[in-house]
Amino acid sequence: MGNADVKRIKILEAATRRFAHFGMAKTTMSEIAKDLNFSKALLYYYFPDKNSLYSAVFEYVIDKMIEEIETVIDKGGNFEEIMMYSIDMRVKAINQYYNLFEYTMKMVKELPDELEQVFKESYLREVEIIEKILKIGIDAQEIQVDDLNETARILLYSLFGMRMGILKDMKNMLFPTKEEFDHILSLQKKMMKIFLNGLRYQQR
Amino acid sequence: MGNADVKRIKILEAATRRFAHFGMAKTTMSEIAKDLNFSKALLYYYFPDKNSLYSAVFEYVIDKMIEEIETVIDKGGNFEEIMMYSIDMRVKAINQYYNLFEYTMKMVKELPDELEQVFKESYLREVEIIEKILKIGIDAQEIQVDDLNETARILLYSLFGMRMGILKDMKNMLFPTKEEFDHILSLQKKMMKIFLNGLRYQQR
DNA sequence: ATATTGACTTTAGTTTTCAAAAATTCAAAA
DNA sequence: TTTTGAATTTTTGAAAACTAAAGTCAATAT
Repeated sequence: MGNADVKRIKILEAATRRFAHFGMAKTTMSEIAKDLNFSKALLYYYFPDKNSLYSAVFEYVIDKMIEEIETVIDKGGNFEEIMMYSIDMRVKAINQYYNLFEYTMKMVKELPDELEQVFKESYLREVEIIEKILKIGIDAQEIQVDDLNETARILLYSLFGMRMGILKDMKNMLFPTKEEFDHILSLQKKMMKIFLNGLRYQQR
Repeated sequence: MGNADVKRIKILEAATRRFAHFGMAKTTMSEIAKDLNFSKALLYYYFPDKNSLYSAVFEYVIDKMIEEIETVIDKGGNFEEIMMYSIDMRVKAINQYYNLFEYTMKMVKELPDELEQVFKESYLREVEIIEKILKIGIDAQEIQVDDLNETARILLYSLFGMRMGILKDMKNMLFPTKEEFDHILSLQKKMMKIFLNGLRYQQR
């Protein structure tokens, strides 16, 4: 790995820390530069603008998450376990990098096209990975699904609903506590159990 | 019904039309008054303030919706049919009075306590009615549920997720089209089918 | 006494301005 | 080719000025 790449990654990591903690709006390029003792202009040498940097961080985090899930998939095992594990990963990531997901949480309009694009892609990747896990259950003849893509989307939207539903209930929408995350996770798992049960082969 | 009540209802109806069309923010008390050829001060004779009027309208609409669903419940029949019918009603109401639900849709913080209160109550009533329908399935030994309230909430959150998930996909979040509503309804029904299937008795 | 109003006051929301902060560029140096 | 300090442009946010809408009330009509 060349020296250039090393710096690029250092920037990515410092940016990740800042963005995850304070979000896009409350992080400045100067701060990231200062964290690294780089000049601000150097950041612009590696990343054309702040949006690109943010996008890169976002993708980086999603990549890591997807990778972790892929590992579990490759390890094999019961598809329901894999699915449960995958939502553990999702919630863990969202918890850990909470403010990176602020735009996904709140319903913000008028995002820069570039970010819009990145979010859409990450959504598609999430759908894909759910499809992949469902596919395992289908191949094992444990579940039956007629429209794989649609089913995956319904599942993802439902998980999303647990998040929103709970966060809406409380004042403190700014930063959910550990307990709130646990509650979301718990509801998501219960929902998932019922949902997968509803797809089981025998009962059609 | 006294003359006073008649005027109160006239105000409620005019306000419903305005709020449903333009939402709370883009409706003024003067406009409602003008629609009726009443003076603005008269509105304040019947309703202490704008929030109260809005709340009254909101409750009025929810009441009507719940009533419709109750009618279907009382008519009896298969619990799954009733459930499907109830989401038809929900989507129909949201479609018809869309801007009345703007606060329920968007994730607005800092609402006046009074509205907060009314929304919370309407949420509780929605949960209640879902519980009631599930109960029919339980009593008919078609489904098995261990925590009725939690299950109802999970179901409601999931339905909510369909709405959000789809609306997020498109630019035009301001006012969904007929097609978009139909799509939401379709996904909600598919989701519901799988979910209820997942609760069926035999497979535990 | 109850219902109704026009005119008035208060409040909330919008627009404007402007300085500070942050993003972005660039010519020069390492 | 990488790095920077300084310059430039853009964005943001607070304060002031303004406007529209909410809300009040004393007087009037029924």
